[in-house]
Parts: sequence; structure tokens; C-alpha cells
Amino acid sequence: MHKPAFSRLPSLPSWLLSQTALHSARLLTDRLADAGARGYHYRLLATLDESGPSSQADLGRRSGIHLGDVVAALNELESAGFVSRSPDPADRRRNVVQVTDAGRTRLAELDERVTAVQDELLAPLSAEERVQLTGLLTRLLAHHNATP
Amino acid sequence: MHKPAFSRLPSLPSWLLSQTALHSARLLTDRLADAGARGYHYRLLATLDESGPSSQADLGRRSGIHLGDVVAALNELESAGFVSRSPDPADRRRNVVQVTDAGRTRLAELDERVTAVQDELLAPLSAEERVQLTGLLTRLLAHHNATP
DNA sequence: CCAATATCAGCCTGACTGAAATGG
DNA sequence: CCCATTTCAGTCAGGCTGATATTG
Repeated sequence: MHKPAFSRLPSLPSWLLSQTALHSARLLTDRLADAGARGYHYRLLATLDESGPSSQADLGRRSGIHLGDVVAALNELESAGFVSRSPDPADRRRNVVQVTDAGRTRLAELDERVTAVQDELLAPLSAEERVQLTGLLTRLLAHHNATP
Repeated sequence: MHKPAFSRLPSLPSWLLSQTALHSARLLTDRLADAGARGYHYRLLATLDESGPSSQADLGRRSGIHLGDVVAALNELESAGFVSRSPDPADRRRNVVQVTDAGRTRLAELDERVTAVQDELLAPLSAEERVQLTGLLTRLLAHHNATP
């Protein structure tokens, strides 16, 4: 027989990763969309909150979002009043991007949703298993980020 | 201080999943592209090889590829001579899709590449850790596939 | 002259939706 | 009449590239 007793896709680690990541992304996108936000908005607000006022280029590097996308997402965040852009007096090529008070409130709101998603995502795993999983994934990520 | 000592993104399971899946997808896409193939081609050939001649609708269900995309990918596979479409005599709405001999050779070639990618992907993990990881991911996937 | 910045326009993949035509 | 099938057209998000103008 040339027919294997298993299907290969569901047993491939690359498949498992892509499928679980897809479920995860759906959960996240949906929860954020419920609040009228996208993934980029959360990532930018979180990065901005953690590293303080930055130029757009720095923001892109730290958040891992490409500059073109940073521009578009910041336009949206600025329209909603969650960030402010002002020219840097020290370097007039730059915009200094800052989180507003409304932006901090927004971030807290999104943080809650993101945390809820983590719990939904890992629901079938025990606390120890969650630590195992994040540990293994962290090592994989470190390895592949180190060797491009 | 309102600034946490960690950045939250790298510690979120959903982030770890999406990033490792991204690396994985890049590895896979690149290796397949080296042979002039895409992910859909491999998935369709593998599904076809495992479940035998099928209608396009069945193929889509089994491989998890949407019908519109099945059509496009089959067009490509048929042009390359890896699959053949013929009208089903029993139900003339259907196309029966079959793998050709060239298609089986092609699948073997792609299978090798896919296997190599798994090894590259899991390089930093020991054999036991690989089993751990696939086990945890399999449980996550089963859970989320069961509760849509 | 060169480097960095900000912006805009567009490509590609994968997942997904809707409409239309045809045959059972 | 209803339903399944096939096909095409198009949406959307994320990741990515290239060109341009401006400033240092």
C-alpha cells in the first residue's frame, strides 16, 4: 500500500504551529475588533508606553512593524486621539510620537482584552504546561531571531 | 514608575506563536519556492495522495483550503502535469482530480524539502523537547478545532 | 554627497466571502 | 425547486519593497 495510516499535515510541527497561530490570531483580531482596534494599534501603543516618546522610525524598529505600516496605523491612532505627533525641535526630520491620556486608557482596555485572549488560547493546558510551552517557543524564537 | 521592566509582546503566548509560525512559514515557503512550488501545492498533492481521487469540493474540505484557492492552485498543478482533472461520469457536475505519476514524483521531492524544514525549525530542541512541543500544540489545536 | 526620516503607493500570501452558472 | 459543485471576482490583514522629498 502506498497510503500511509496517518495524514502527514497534522503531524508536521510547521503545520501545528501555523494552525495554532491562526486560531490565536483569530481570537486576538476578533477581541480587538470588538473594541474597534487592530493588532498594529495595540503593538504601537504598548511599545510607546514602554519606551516613551519616540520617532516613528524607532517605533517601527522596536515594534517590528514596517515603516509604511507605522505611518498608516499612527494616522488612525492620531485621528482617534490616542497618540500625538509633534515635530522634534532637535531634529526637524522627526516626528515625536507620544501617547495621550486617552491613549493610556485605551491601552489599558486593550491590555485586558489581550490578557483574556491568552487565557482562552491556553485553556486546555495546566499552569506548568503553559510554562513549558512558552519556554520552548521562546527558545525557538531566540534561535531563529539570532540566525537570520 | 509606570514603565515595566519587561516588554509585554515577547512574553505573550499569542505573540510567541505568531512569531515562531512566521519563521516556520518563511522557511517552508522559501524551500518550496526553490522547487517552484507553493504551500497549497504541497497540501493538495499530499491530501490527494492520501485520500485518492476526489472532487474539488472534497479536496478543499480535507486540505482546509478554500474552494476559490483550490481552483487556482489546481490550475497551476494541472498546467505542470502533476494532477489531471476529468469529469465524473457518475456526477457530471464534478471534476475528479487525480495525481499523475509526475505528481507523485513531485510530491516525493516536496516531502523531502518539508521534512528538512521541520529539522531546521526544531534545531535548538532535543528529541524529548520536540515531542513535548508537538504534544502541547496538538492539544491546543484539538481544543480549538473542537470548539468553534 | 551621503544618511536618516517620513510619507505614499503598491505587491504578495493566506484566509475568507459572495455571486453566478450548471447539473442532479 | 432545491441543492451541490465549480468558477471567478473581490475583501482583508500582515509582512514587505520601492520611490520621493526633506532634513542633518
